[in-house]
Amino acid sequence: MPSHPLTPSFEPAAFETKIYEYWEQNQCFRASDTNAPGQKSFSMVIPPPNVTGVLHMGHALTNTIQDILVRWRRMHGDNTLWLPGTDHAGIATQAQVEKAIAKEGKGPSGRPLTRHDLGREAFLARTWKWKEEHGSQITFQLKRLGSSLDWSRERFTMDEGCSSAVREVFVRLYEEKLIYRGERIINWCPRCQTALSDLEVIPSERKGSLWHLIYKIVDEKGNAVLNPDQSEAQVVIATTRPETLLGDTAVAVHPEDERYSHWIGKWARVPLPGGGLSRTVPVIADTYVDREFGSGALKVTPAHDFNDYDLGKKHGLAVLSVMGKDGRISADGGPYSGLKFSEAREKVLLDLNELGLLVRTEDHQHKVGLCQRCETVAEPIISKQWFVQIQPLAQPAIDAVKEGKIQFSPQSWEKTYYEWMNHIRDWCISRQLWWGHQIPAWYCDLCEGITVDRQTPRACVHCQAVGSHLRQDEDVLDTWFSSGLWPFATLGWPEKTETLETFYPTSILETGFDIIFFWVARMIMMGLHFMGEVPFRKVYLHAMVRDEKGEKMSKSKGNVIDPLKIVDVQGADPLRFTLAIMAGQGRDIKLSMDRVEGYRAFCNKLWNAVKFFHLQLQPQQGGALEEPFQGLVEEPVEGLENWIEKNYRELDGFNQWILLRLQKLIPVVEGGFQNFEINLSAQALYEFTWHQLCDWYIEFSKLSLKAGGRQRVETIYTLRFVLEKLLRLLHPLIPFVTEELWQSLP
RNA sequence: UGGAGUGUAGCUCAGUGGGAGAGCAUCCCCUUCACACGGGGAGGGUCGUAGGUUCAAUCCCUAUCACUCCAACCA
Repeated sequence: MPSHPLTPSFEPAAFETKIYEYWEQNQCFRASDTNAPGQKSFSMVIPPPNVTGVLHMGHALTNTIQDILVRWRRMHGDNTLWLPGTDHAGIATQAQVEKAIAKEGKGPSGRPLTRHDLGREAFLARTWKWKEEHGSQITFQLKRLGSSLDWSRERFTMDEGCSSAVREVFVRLYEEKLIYRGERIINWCPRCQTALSDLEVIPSERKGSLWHLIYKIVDEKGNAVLNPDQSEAQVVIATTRPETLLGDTAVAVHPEDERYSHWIGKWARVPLPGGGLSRTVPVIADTYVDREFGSGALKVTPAHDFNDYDLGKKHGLAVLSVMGKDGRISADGGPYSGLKFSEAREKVLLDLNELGLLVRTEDHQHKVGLCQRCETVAEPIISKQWFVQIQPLAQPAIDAVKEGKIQFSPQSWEKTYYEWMNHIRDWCISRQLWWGHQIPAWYCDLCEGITVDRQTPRACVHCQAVGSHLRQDEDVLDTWFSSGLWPFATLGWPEKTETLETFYPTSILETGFDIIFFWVARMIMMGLHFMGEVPFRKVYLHAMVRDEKGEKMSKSKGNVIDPLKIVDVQGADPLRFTLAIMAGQGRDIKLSMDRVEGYRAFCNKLWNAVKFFHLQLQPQQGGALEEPFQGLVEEPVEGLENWIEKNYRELDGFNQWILLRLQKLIPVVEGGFQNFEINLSAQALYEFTWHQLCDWYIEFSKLSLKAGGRQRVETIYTLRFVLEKLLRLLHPLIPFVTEELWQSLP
């Protein structure tokens, strides 16, 4: 180990890059495929950032925490693997590339270039190129942060291995009848032109109206039913989406609602002008209807509302689809066909008003689902998609947590997990995108049968038609389908590798609570199903990083703090220490630059403490250590630790004092790392370093050091021992500066 | 609607059944031989509010208020 002089003060820019190179050259982060005798393994997979992404504060936090844990275990001698990689992030990446090509020129139509102008193959080539150019960016940024990832094992969700794992899983689930293709109600983004899973739709409050419409009651022949007073019988129905009445196939009331119960079994006329649109629909009874809300009567549109879909299924109602994928009313919508949904709403209201069928309008707050990506209102429509039948996968995943095979921290998230898992709906996994894993299903143009296979099939499994009759499904899989396999796909599955044997299940998953359902739950389900074992023992969920005012960082608010700028100016260690000490659970992290600067000062303090030690070894300070002992004390030939143990009783009181404090510090720091209370470790180390070591011990030691003789020598040994221990304890938190200081020691 | 979390000094946050803390900010002093990214000192808080348990509560219990987040099928 080289020793070298130190700069006058802590200047991270002078050594951080050099230190990381040193680690890489010495393969410090390489895991071994097999454990040495008696050695334990410790493994984590990185939550793969989007391949086109840029490191933000959330990444900085999760990767700092993970790095702390993995360095800690590595220093304890475990065979540690922290596996790096990136996610292809289907829709996000595709949107970025589409944006880029739109800027580049115009297509034949005179409009900006779209992916359709390029064609699938060229567009994908283009996206791969984009990936090559941008994918390394985040890799580089993780290194700046000091992340001790085993880069020799870097993976990508669309690389050869992950892709074959995806096909393997798809085929097996299909064979087990847990993947099916079906026409069902799904969320559709008219702008992105793709299906979305429930999770990709974000409910959001909108100011809207509640329109009260008249539905006349009729008999089975369509003749008006009269009230006792000879007026025409009717029900008023309140709706927030009047345009959907084009797809109404029933009116529902509560069975015990005295206002309406006598109409059950009769019919209601959907209030629209003639032209075939004015239909009669049955009046049905269901306790689902809330008597208190609106008028207490409900129109049922199975094709365009999830609840209505369920209701329709229960009552065997027709499913009348009136909205298309282009966000417009479909062809059979009479005078409304071709209109956008919003336009159709206006026209329906106008028409009804004219007919005197709109009785009342009131303001109403309600929730609409927005596309997670583009914030367009997502529409429930009927569409043919691929689904995972999730119940059989969910139950074991629930049990695994209940039985404690996986522990969440903070534990309170387990409740939320159960809640979601218990109400889970089948997972729509097909996306109408190009960037992603194309679905390994082929359709036969002769028999229309589906062939699902790991490779391109030679023939249709149903009619044996040759390959040229087969056409692969054009859709790709939801990005989260492949990330769900991440913990075992990256370790070599479906091959039975040593790596998999050694490192699965992984030890800890560290991530944000915002992706418990997207990612964590699916990994648990997939891991249990395909590996027969949980993918990780512990799930650590960290807090959200916010700005100083406690607001969420977002580009639009302009309050984003770029972690890399902090790394450039203050250094990676101060940022890491700040995040670590603020990462207490159950509280959001409000990042303030004052704190970062404070911990930069802390690094400087540590720096100077070591510098102080160096100075003591210089001849002008009263004698170098090379020829110093002259029999004053026994030399530490068997290492400092032994020496301290042997000579502890003989030492000066203040030397004993600092050793005692150090001894008390160690379990606190270890406990913090062990129990995912890293902030406690950081706090204790800060306190010890500054106030005990620097403020008291070093100040006091100056007397002994000046005194010379035995006092001086034993103090140098003690100081060195304490510094070495301290550097090791601090290393997981602030690896760069501790490494630099460690190497400086003679 | 249900669930969770938070509320402690001006700001950001630790913390514990018996003495109320740190960093930053403020004020004063100190360029003393590791460090001015420093040292010494000062001011500043009825630990959200109201009850209860206890010899004793900021910490435990109950209620209440405020803020935040999560889940959700009220058209």
